[in-house]
Amino acid sequence: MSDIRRQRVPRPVREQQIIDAAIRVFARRGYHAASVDEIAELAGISKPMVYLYLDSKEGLFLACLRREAERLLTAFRAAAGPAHSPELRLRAGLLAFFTFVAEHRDSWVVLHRQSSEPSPAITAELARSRRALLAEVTGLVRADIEESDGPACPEDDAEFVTYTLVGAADSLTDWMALHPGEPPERITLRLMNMVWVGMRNVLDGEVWTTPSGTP
Amino acid sequence: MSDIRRQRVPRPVREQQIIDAAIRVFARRGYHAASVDEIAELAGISKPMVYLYLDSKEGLFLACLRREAERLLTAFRAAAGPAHSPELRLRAGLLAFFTFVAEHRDSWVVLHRQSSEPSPAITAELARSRRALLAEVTGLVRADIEESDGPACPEDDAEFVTYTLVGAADSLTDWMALHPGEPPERITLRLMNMVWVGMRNVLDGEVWTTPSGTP
Amino acid sequence: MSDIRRQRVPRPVREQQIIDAAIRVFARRGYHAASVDEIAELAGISKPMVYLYLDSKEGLFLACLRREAERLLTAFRAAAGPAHSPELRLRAGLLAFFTFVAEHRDSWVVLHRQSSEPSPAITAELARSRRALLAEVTGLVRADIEESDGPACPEDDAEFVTYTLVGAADSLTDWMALHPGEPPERITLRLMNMVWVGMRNVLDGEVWTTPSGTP
Amino acid sequence: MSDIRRQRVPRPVREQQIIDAAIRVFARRGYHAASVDEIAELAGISKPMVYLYLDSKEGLFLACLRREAERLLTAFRAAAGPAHSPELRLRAGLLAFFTFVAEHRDSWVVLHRQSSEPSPAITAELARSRRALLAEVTGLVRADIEESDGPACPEDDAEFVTYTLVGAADSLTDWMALHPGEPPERITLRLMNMVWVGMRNVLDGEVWTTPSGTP
DNA sequence: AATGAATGAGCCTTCATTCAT
DNA sequence: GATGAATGAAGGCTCATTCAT
Repeated sequence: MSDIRRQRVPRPVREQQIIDAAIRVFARRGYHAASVDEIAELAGISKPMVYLYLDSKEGLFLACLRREAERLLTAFRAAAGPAHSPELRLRAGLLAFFTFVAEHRDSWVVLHRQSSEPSPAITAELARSRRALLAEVTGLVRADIEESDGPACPEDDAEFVTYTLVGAADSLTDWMALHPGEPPERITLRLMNMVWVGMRNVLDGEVWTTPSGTP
Repeated sequence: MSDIRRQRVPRPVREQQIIDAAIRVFARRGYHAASVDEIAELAGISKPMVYLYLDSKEGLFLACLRREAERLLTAFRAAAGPAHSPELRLRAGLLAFFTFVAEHRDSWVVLHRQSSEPSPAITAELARSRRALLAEVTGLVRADIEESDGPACPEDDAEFVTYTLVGAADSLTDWMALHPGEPPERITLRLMNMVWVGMRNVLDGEVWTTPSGTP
Repeated sequence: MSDIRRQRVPRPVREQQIIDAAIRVFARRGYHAASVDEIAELAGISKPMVYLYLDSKEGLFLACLRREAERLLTAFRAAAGPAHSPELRLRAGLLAFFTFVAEHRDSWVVLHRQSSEPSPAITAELARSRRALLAEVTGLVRADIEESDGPACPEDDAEFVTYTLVGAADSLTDWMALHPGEPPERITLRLMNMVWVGMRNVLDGEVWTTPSGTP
Repeated sequence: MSDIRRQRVPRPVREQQIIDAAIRVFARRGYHAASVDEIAELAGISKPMVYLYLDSKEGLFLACLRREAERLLTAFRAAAGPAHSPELRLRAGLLAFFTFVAEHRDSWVVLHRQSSEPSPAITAELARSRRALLAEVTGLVRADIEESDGPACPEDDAEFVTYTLVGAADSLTDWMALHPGEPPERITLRLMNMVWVGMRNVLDGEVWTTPSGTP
C-alpha cells in the first residue's frame, strides 16, 4: 500500500498468492458467496490477474481443492506410513490430520464443508479428494482387522467405522477451534481412547446390548 | 394454467408450504445459491407472497431453521427423556436422531451443513440451534458420568465426547444415504457399540497408550 | 421522463418495444458493439426486463431477425404474388423491397449487414432468412425463363442472376439513403431498366463480346 | 518456445506481418469482436509490439484499410487504364476486381463489410476508400456516355448505375465463394452480359415499361 | 389473498492498453 | 527489438426486492 509501484512478481509465485487468498475467502464465505473481487483484493492484485492465471472462479476453486487435498493427503500418508502396528499408524495419521487442520483451518473448511455443488467439475473434484482421504483411513482400519482377526470383516463395517472416525475428527476440528491452546497430540490421544476399543467391537460384529440385557 | 382458479389458502397453511419448499431448495443449493424464485415456484405461488409472509430471504431461512431445530429437538427429547439409565437414554436419543434424518434429510442439511454465515441473524440462529442439540447430548453424557463415577469429570471432557459423538452421527448421516435399506436401529446399535466403552475411557480420564506401552 | 411513476405495460407490448429499440441499436452499432444497456435505455426500461423477456443478448438479436425477416418476406410475397407476368411480379417485388427498406432501413441493416457470425444460432437464423429471400427472388427469375424459353436454363445461371439482383438492390439501398426524396417507384423502374434485358442475356447463355468482336 | 531465440525482424517487415494477421482476424470476427490478443498471437509476436508499431487497435485497423484500399485501387487502375473503349476498360476493371477478391477475400471483407462505424477516424477512412472505388467506376461509366451520347447524362444516373454495378459485384463475391472453381473471367463476362445493355438504357434516360405498355 | 411488472445493485468476465525489464 | 506482468473500465447477466393492480 505504501509502495505504489506495481509489484512485478513471477507467475508461479503470484499463483500461489492468489490461491492462498482464495482459500481464506472461500472458507469464510463459501463458494457462492465468495466474490472474485474480494479474493483479488486480499491477494493484493487486480481481478484480471485472477482470470489470467486461474481462468475462472471455478478454476480458482479447483486449484484450491487440488493443492490442499494434495497437501493433506501427503501429510497423512507420510505420518501413517512408517509405523508398524495399525494402531500406531492410525494414531500418527490422526495426529497429522489435527496438526494440518490446526495450521490450515481454512483449507479443511474448503475441502470438507462445501454444502452445495456448484458445478460438475467441482462436484467431481470434491468427491475425488474426499474419497482419497476416506480410502486412506479405510486402509488403516482394514489393516487393523486383518492383523488381529481373520478375513471375516464385512465391507460395510470397515466403511461404517471410517465414516464414524472421519466425522468425529471433523467435528473435533470445531472443538479445537474453541480450545486454542490444546495441542493436537492430546486431541489425538483422547480420540484414540474413545474409539480404539469400540472399533474392534464393531469390526468383530459384536452387538451392543444394554447392560441389563434388554435389547 | 390460466384456468386454475388462484388457490385461496389460509395463511398458516401457506406459510408451512413455503417453508417446506424452502427447505428443499436451501438444502439442495445452499443459502446463497438458492433463489427465491425457485422457492416460490416450488411452493406453487408467486414471489410477492413469500415476501408478504416471510419478509425476506433471510427471514425465510430463519423460519426454516427455527421450525426444523424445534422438530429435531422435540423428537430427541421425547425419545431420550423416559428411559432410566443414561445408556438407554443416549441410545434412544441417537435412534430418534437417525430416524429424523432418515425422514428429513433436507432439514438436517439446512441445520448443519451451512458452510458460510451470510448474516449475523442467521449466524446467531444457527449457533442457537446447534448449541441446543449439543447441550442435549452433553446432558446425557454428564448424567452418565455422575451416575457411575462422581463429580470428577472435567467440563472439557464431556464437551469433547459430545463433539465426537455429534460429528460421528452427522457423518453417519452420509453413510446412511449410501445404504438406503439400513434401518436406523442398526446404525444406532453399531454407533453405541463403537463409542460406549470409549466414552467411559475418556470421561474417566484414562490415557491411551500403545499396546507396547509407548505413549 | 416527466412522469416518474413506473409504467406498467403488458408483456407483449413491451416485447415489441424492446425489439424496436434493439433493431435501432443493432443497426447503428452492429451486434458486438451494441450494448444491452443502450437498448434498454432506448426502450425506456431497465436491463433486467430485457433479460426477463428476451432471455439474452443473443435471444434478443434472434427475435429481431425473426420479426423483420418475416415482415420483409411477407411484404415481398404479398406484392409479387398476384401479378401475372414474371416481369410484373419481379417489378412488384422490388418495389415492395425498396418501400420496406425506405421505411425500415435499420431492419434491412440488421438482416443483411452483419459481417461476423457471433454464434451458431445467429449464423443459422441469418442463413435461414437470407436463403428465404434469395429463394423468393430465384423463384421469380426461374418463372421468367420457363415462360419465355424452354427448360434449358442451368441452375447456376439463375443463381448468378439472383445474386446480382440482390446485391444491386442492397447497394441501391445506400443510394436511396443519399437521395431521400427519391420515391421507391423510380428506383424500381430504373433498376428494372438496367437489369431486365441483361437477365435474359445471361439466362439464355449468351456470351458477351466486345463490340469490335475482340474477346 | 523457450528455446526459439526471439526473432529479430526489421520494423517494416514486422509491420506487414502484423497487418497480414490483422486482416485475417478483422475479416473473420469484425472490428469489435476481433481482439488484439488474437492478432498478436497470429502474427507470432507479443502484444506490446502491436502497440509499438501500430499505436492502437484503431490505428491497426486504419493501417489495414489503407494498405488494402491502395492495393485494390492500384490493381483496378492498372487494369482499366490501358484499354481504349470504355466497354473494354470496364470489363478489365471488373476482372481486376474479381481477381483481387478471389485472392484476397479477407481484404475485401475488411474494406466493404464493416457493419458499424466504431470511430470517426475509421468512418472517414472507410468513406474515403469506398468513395475512391466508386469514383473510379463512375469515371468509366461517364466516359462511356460521353463517347456515345453527348453531355446529356444527369449526375444522378451515373451514380445510380455505379451503385448498382458495385453492389452486384460485391454480392457476386459471395457467389464466387460458393463456386470455387469458377474463373474470374467467366464471372466478369456474365456480369458484363447482364448489365452492359441495361446501363445504356438507364444512362439514356429510357423509361422501362411493361411489355403490354402499362407503366 | 394474490400476482404481473419492474428495478437497483452486484457479480463474473473480457478487453484495450501500459509498465518495467 | 521484444516481452511478461499488470490494470481500469465496461459489458452480460442474475438476484433480492418492491410497486400497482
